[in-house]
Amino acid sequence: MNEKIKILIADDHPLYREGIKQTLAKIECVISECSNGEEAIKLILEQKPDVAIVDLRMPVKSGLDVLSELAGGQNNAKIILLTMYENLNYFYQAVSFGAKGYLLKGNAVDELIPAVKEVFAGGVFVSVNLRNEIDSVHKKEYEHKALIFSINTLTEAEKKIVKLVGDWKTNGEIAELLSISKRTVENHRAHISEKLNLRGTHSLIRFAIQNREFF
Amino acid sequence: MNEKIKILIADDHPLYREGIKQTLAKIECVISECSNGEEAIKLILEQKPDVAIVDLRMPVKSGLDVLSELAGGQNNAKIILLTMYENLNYFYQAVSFGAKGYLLKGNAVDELIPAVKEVFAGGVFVSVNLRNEIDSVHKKEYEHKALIFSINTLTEAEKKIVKLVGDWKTNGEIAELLSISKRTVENHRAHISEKLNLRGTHSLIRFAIQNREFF
DNA sequence: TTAAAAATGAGTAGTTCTACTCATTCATAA
DNA sequence: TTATGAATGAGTAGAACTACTCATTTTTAA
Repeated sequence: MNEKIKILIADDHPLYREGIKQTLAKIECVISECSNGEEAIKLILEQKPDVAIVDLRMPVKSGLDVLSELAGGQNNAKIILLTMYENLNYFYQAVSFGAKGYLLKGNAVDELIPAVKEVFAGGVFVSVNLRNEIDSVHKKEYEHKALIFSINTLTEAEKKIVKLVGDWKTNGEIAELLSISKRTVENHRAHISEKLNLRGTHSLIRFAIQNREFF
Repeated sequence: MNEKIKILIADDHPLYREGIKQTLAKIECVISECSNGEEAIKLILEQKPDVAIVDLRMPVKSGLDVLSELAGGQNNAKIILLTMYENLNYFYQAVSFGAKGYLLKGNAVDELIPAVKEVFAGGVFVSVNLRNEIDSVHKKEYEHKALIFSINTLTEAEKKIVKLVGDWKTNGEIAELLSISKRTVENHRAHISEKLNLRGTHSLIRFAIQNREFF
């Protein structure tokens, strides 16, 4: 990577632009700058920078406006969005508008150069905090779906028993309440534990209490 | 009770005064009325009624104002407060100002005559709903104190074990974590259950989870 | 109508915990 | 200094639950 990267910085805060310039001083680059979204659009079309580092919150036009107005155009500037907050909605919008990078200001010092290099090389870059956030949201969604799925494999009789287990009833009490044999309750519990992939003496009670809402 | 009871009704809502009068028509009484707290004080001092039925919320001066201004005076009017809400703070204030009756409007139709008779005879009267409320609050306070007391009889080693039981650890796991014998953990659990008056296989787990905050 | 799934029940072995009793060591407070 | 409580440990019996296997009857869906 010997050629100088042409970079545009768009941020309404001069001090912040300065910080970005200082950080980028470690790589070979030509930097131009502006302080709002409208200027950013104009300069990206005129100067055709390789990479544009654009603040999400700017006067006149926001970073998302810049992305949406340039989307599908002839320019080939890779746009990196800069923002304060770990709001996934903005991130998803930015991605849908064709952003190549999404940097949290808190991570910017460490990640700015890697991000510029990555998007310049044709890749994408997302701040590690946001990646973790996305992972955890996906994980939670997956776990929730898996939970609902497992619960739906339970039959009505089995669900009844889970409910009573969650009310701290013993097998003997459940048998009495449902007018069935204690052995039948034990068998149901075994089937339930198998379906829910539970093992150990208290795991079903724990499950029943933690997922009380579904029973 | 053959003499006519002299009753003052103080309520800013004429319709409500009418309802009270209709209800009191079943007993021998002489009724006068007014529509705010200031008038009520004046009439109580002038007419010296036996019983004053005073709304808590009134313009100019409230029922509590009436009570506090007459407190310690020479009048011997027994004051019954009328109110909408089961707010115990108002009740306690009213009692401290010397109210002889505290009636909830929801209970008034049934309780008005018993209340008037009771306070006229020198007793006190509190709406049944409020009595229940007070009982339940006292019961909760008592139970809470009893709980704190039992928990404080536990030794440090025992508290540690309750915490781990609440984390769904088995005796074997607890033994390993604390580097003591499984039999010792079992003995501690036995002592704990005795102190807390618990019995049954799951009762300690249940206790530990429900009172997690104390460990 | 027939095959699969669900609900019911039991046998047997093993784990986890309770419910008693008892003993040893240690610190601390009377 | 002695005795009391706290922490540690164990014996034994039984209750509660798991972890398999198996069987019968009923319901449901193909």
